[in-house]
Amino acid sequence: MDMSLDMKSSGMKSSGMKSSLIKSKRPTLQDVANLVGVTKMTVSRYLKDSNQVSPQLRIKIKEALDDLGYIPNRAPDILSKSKSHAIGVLLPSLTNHVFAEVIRGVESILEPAGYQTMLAHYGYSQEAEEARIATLLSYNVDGLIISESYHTERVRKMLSVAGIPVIEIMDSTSPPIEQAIGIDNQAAAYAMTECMIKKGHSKIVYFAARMDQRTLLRLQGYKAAMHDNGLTDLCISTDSASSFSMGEQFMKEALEKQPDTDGIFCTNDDLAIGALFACQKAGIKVPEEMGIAGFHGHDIARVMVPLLATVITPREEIGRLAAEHLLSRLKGNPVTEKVINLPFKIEPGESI
Amino acid sequence: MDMSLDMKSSGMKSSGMKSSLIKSKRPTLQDVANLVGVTKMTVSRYLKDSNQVSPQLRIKIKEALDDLGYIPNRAPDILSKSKSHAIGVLLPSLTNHVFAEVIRGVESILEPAGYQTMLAHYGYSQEAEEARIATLLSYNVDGLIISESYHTERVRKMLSVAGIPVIEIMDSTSPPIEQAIGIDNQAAAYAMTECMIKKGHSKIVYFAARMDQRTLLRLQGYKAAMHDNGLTDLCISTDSASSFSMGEQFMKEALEKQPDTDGIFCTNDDLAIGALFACQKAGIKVPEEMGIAGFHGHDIARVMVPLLATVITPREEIGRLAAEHLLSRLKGNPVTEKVINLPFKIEPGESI
DNA sequence: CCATGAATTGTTACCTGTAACATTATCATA
DNA sequence: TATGATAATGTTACAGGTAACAATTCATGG
Repeated sequence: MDMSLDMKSSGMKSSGMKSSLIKSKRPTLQDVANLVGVTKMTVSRYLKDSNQVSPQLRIKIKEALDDLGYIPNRAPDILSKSKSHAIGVLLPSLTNHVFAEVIRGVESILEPAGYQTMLAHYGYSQEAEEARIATLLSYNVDGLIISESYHTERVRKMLSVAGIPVIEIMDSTSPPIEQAIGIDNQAAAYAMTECMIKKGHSKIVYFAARMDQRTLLRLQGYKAAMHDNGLTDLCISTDSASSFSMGEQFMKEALEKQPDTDGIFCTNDDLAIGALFACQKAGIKVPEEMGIAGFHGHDIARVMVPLLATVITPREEIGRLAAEHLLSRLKGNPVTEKVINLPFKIEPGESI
Repeated sequence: MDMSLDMKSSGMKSSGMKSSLIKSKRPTLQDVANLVGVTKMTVSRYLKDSNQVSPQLRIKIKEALDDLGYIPNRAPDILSKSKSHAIGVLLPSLTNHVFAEVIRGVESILEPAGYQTMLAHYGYSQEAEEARIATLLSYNVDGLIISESYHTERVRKMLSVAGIPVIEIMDSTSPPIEQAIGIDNQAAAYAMTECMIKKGHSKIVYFAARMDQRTLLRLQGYKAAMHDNGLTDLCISTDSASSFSMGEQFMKEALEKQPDTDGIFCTNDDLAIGALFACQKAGIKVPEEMGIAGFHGHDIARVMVPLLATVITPREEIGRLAAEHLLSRLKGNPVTEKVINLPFKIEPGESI
């Protein structure tokens, strides 16, 4: 039996040196095959469908695999088929718990389907978004889930050239590259503002942080509702990230700028909760003297005293749906709905 | 000029068909080279260090790259060098915001260093952990950050065979595979329990969810402190995940089982916040009639009324340090400290 | 006892970028 | 002009698993 060709890999492992001292390379199929005395093709067949291999060999191959601790290697497959079984997920931020829930939704679908998630974030910078997308594509991801709706020309070109399915998530109002899944942020903010007005609030201030596209859309919705009801809008904002303490700070600012403020609508629950606690500390009664509403439906909003008014958004479902539609497209199905507009829910709670 | 060999890839793209109709393969270096009229090696040199290529070619190559929208491909490199520039991060859960902060810390180091994060989670199941680790290794990750301290024999074998640096995070008390970074959960729980006792609470109940290893360690610390002070311990727990509403529910349960309960120590802030709001709803004064403490130092704990007593843990720093030490090891540096024990901080707040 | 076909195993080529080595072009100096 | 050095470009081989095709084995029926 001529094994000269087969001995290329695996070095001279059998020469009796203590393996713990050798920086031994991770075993390949060839190493397993050498141990059994067959070609790597036979071992490959065993791994894909053991029925293709004779019963005697099955036992020996299994032993060899366990013995060497063989770990499958996707690299050759990725190279030859350009299929990685990995999905790139690109989000603006990991700080925001909203995106953590999106990831959870995505993973709940991808993981059972045997797909690996490659996570990246770009801190709301378009330059960084370009770089992250290039990186994800360099790993030959089979599909991409991205957020935001504005993309540079270079990003669009890369996505087009890559030829993989892309799904944009979070907002449903901009024309998608291929397919978008999200909510109508502007309509949601309009609805909540109207709800606050109906409850009797009129000097409502908008709290915004991280002026990304979705926040701007919500701001527009708020302004439209105020205007349609003959009220004056006022926005307090920052470019940095939102936080509970930012909400506290904004509350003070609002009362300075407009002492008769009787309502606060926040671009997310973090700010709203901070504002609410600031009122409690200052002895301002919520909702009698100050109505406070948030956005997204943070878990805590459903247990706190008073219950926070908020717009309940289907973050996790957005993630799930994005993953499901991506998998469907990977199976070759065409895009059925270019835009999937999910419903939001106005939860008045006890704070407005 | 004989180009017969060079025309293998790229098909017959130049034959005037509308490229938008062709399911065109993503361009390779060969395609770029064909367009310029050089070999792919020259283009490869340009990409790595454009000085290695003549000035005239530089211009033409740049044009061709832009024109075709070439995207680098890591697959060949991963195959031939077994280096992916990707780091696997394996966490028990993505639901828990504590882990979201760990991820943030990890990414804050890995991303600027040019490493890609491959995220996976295993829902506290050892079987799933095995599968996830095998998957991450199949992508040839250059290093791994994992949590938990107990691992199956198969996991240990895989990690050993893979020969890549591995860092375990979250707890610092178990002997690590190679290196561990975390806090002493047991000592932290002991300290907080003692603090509650000193504040005058004695019938303290422990709320636990998701009985993972860290929760069990904290429970031990609580029990030890109670015992050392001659007090009786009582634990209310569930195997499912913690949540704010779970904390509310536990509060009712505690008062049924032990009506004179005057303190609650929770394995995390979610439960504590839920318990606190339950007290507010029931008219139980905190901390006068009921002391409540949490664990981790959720952002909200620092703004709520009353301020929540909690153990402030350096989640993000754990992530950062893990990534930094991993990068250091990838540069060839040896493990300097097998265990890095980070300090926690007892924050009494206003709720005990 | 050989032909037939199914079952089993082997062989070759391929995917793409780059290290290592080889070749050709360019230029200054003897 | 020849020569050697340097710059620029080309050629070959390789990483590891698998598709596609080839070869071998073996049992069964004619």
